[in-house]
Amino acid sequence: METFPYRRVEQVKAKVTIKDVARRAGCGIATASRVLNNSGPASADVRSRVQKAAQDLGFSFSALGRALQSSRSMTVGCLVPSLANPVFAEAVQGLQTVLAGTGYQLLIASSNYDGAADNDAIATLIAKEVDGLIVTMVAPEHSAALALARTRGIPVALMFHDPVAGLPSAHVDNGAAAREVARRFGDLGHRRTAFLALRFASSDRSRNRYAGFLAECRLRGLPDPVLIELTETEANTPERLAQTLAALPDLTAIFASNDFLAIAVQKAARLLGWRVPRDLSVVGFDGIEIGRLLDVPLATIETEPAAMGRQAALTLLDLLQGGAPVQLPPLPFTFRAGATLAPPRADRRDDDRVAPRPPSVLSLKTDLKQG
Amino acid sequence: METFPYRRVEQVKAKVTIKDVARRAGCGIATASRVLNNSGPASADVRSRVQKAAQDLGFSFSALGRALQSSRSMTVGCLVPSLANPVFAEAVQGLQTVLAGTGYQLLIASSNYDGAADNDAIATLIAKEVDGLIVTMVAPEHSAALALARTRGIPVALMFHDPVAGLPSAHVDNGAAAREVARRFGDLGHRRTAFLALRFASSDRSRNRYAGFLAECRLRGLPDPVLIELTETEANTPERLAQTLAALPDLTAIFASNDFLAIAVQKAARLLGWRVPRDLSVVGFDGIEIGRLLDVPLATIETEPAAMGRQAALTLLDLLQGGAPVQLPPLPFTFRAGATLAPPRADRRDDDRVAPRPPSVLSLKTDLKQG
DNA sequence: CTCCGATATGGAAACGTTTCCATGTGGGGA
DNA sequence: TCCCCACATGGAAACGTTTCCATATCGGAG
Repeated sequence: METFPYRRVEQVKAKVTIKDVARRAGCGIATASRVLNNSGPASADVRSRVQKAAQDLGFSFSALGRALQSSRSMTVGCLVPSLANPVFAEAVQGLQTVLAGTGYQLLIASSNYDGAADNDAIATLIAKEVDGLIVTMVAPEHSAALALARTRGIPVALMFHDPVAGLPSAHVDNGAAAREVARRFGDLGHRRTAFLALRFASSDRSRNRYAGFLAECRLRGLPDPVLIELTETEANTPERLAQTLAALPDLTAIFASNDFLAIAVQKAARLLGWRVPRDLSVVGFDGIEIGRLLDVPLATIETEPAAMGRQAALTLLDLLQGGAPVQLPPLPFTFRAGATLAPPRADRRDDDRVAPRPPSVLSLKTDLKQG
Repeated sequence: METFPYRRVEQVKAKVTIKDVARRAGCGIATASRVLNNSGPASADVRSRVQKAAQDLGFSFSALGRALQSSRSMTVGCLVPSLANPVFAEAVQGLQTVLAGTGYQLLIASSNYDGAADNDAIATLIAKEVDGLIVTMVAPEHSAALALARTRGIPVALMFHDPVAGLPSAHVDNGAAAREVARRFGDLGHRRTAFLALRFASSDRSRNRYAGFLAECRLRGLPDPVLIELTETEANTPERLAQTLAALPDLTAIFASNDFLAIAVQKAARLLGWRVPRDLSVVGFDGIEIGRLLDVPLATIETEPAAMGRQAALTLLDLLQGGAPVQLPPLPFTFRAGATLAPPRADRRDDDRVAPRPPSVLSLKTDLKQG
């Protein structure tokens, strides 16, 4: 552990304000402001003196002072569950790209999927006087903090949520996408399916996907899909997930609520000695890039989180300019045909096959080495 | 496209300030402030009146006013190249978790790996009067904006960079990690190796990795590794990458500067009909979770970006509390033994085998379907 | 009864801007 | 020569806080 030699850096002047510039240029503050902002008349003489003074002093405006006086902070608050989830991270990056040109900056908070934390976070963002909010949270329709934003007249745009409570949202139609998956499963002859989710309770997206999936299954006279809500542990340790899968009735196809889960399922299946898609079909959701590069490319619903971010940013920008709230149509999704989806094995098409005895899960760790 | 019915929401009062609270409570502003902050004496009577008034009015402090008067914005500026890169996204999430408890908020900017944009971004953050900066950028040692921060007395912590210019950095020892890879390659008998990078010019991390890799190769009397800088296109389209690889001298092992590239290499190898690791060994860098779940688990240098974020946040927090800058030791990395690394094929151990004719790249697209 | 100290309270300055308004200067037209 | 107007300039208020300081009130001790 190395300590840097202590040196008070040549701190020219902690703060140089417009007052300093004015003094040095020998003019009034108002004049300096006008010159620096090009917002009013000034003689060529004083103009150049002010410019020079600002230059010499290394002056730059304090956004704080400006914000206070204009009551516009040029800051947009953003709340997402977690940046560790690349879907949200990409969305935020999408916001960033749109906002970059506009002078707005992003104040970011994350709730870690916690329905209390996200309300607090929004309250804090509001206290920081953000000009607008872009939010993905647990329950936007019941959020007190979001109601406060409305009271305060702060524009809000949602991301990922199906539109709710009159708040415009940049989203994909989760239900429709899920129905599409059910259709594919059905067309291939799958009957016994499952829906896999992590944090079902705190994700309306997951719930909407399940709802769509279920609805379409029923429409086709298929048995209701099994809803499996995983714990964090199950999701993160393939061995645990393998146990869970092994204990299930004779599934032939699994719809995972996101691609990570889908890939984890593949891993678990491998541990069980099942082959994907021969013994089990898997479809994911989101369409992360990696899925495409896999040895067995993942079949999935492909969405574009960055586009979602961009749309949310544009929507908010419009609101900030006084536009009326407009709900744009959902962003498109596409079904990406991978190699993890195939018809069920002939001996499983009928609904009454005997569950195969999976090889002992515990003896399978070596499998890790050869994949 | 649906337009919401126009309704001016019941906007109780655009802004309720402490002045309003004071008026309603029938006391002075100073008193209200003291009560609300518990920062001074007040009679029980007035105390309760103020509390009630604040409650009724739905008062909350404006962080702006506070920041202006105390010249502490309770905001930390953060610059990363892009949140679309999960390594940075996780690091930011790491910052977030540490900062969450402290009252500091994160103001985020991203440069898209652009060495001019990142300077501008920092300048903007400084203008917003951030109390501190956490930065990953193209050239921190030459950044004018970073120099400005120093002038202004704004504490700075780096992430990912090897420490430079007296700025403490939360990082892993890229050189050491790369040497470790060279050692592994060497021990297994590889001689002809390559280092694969994207944006070599703008990433000191990549350069440090290459330097370490090269140094260790020379130390062991191995031929210099080929440095291959990919274009975005090559990195993103496996077919193009396959062409590039096919054109190379008879490599037996590739060290990719990050796991995405490593996975892309595997894909490209598959397209060429090469088997990993039989025909080509691949080692990545970063240790992203997915690598572990792959069919052929990726050998890689495992790092923990979130830990990097946490360390950077703690370092900055210490600086913010007046601590002297301290460079902590680099964070640990581990070599993750995957299944993509093996000895070269016997017929390739000698250094003068004939380059095999790769099958036509163009005819290989169908491969996508079966992986 | 007087005086002192402790406690309670509010006015006002300061933080860094922008902008309204008033003042001052100059030139051109009558 | 005189006026008026356009232009240049600076003072001051306002934005929402906190905090210093002065004032007011009260109880108790002498």
